[in-house]
Amino acid sequence: MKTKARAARRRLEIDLEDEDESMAQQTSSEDDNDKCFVYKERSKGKSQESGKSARKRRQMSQGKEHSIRRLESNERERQRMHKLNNAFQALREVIPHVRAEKKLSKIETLTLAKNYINTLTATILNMSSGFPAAQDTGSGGGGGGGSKFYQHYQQQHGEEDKDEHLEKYSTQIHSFRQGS
DNA sequence: TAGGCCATCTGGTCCT
DNA sequence: AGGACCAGATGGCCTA
Repeated sequence: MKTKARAARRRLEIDLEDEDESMAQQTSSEDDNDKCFVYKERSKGKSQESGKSARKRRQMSQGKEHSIRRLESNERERQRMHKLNNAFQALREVIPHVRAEKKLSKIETLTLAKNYINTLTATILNMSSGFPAAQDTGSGGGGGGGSKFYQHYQQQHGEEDKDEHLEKYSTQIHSFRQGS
């Protein structure tokens, strides 16, 4: 699918393989150097050359470790995004929409879900209060009319929001219908 | 062909 | 320390 991304991944893997090869060569020649170094060390102390090669070898192995860690975290990130996408898919399947033939985008999914929840909330409020108490104003408050749920909702959103949400949801559906 | 959407990579930051 | 999370960058695919 995403050929470029795969190519990049492959490149990183190839780099890693190349690094392995050169590391193998490097270390074998360095082994010789090290043998030489041990001899020199014994005879006259630490040489500058051995310091350089040790540093270089450390850098290379760090680079290799870094590449490996990168590949691993790329893989984890991919898995994480796949899970996220599965969750999006699950959400798409439970929210009603008029574009069954066309997959909702992520932003559409979230927006519709939000409006759908608001719509359901308003419906539940109407049902649970059972009478227009849910309709009357939040100012004054009609002593003990609505449910706790409704009171909580009112605290969170205010009364006017409810109808607005219903309107927003239907508007949203309408605009998506227009868009399709 | 431009623009929208998406997957992936990446480095930084947060959390456990 | 290592994994999870995040946001920016990049480039591919699709559609109007």
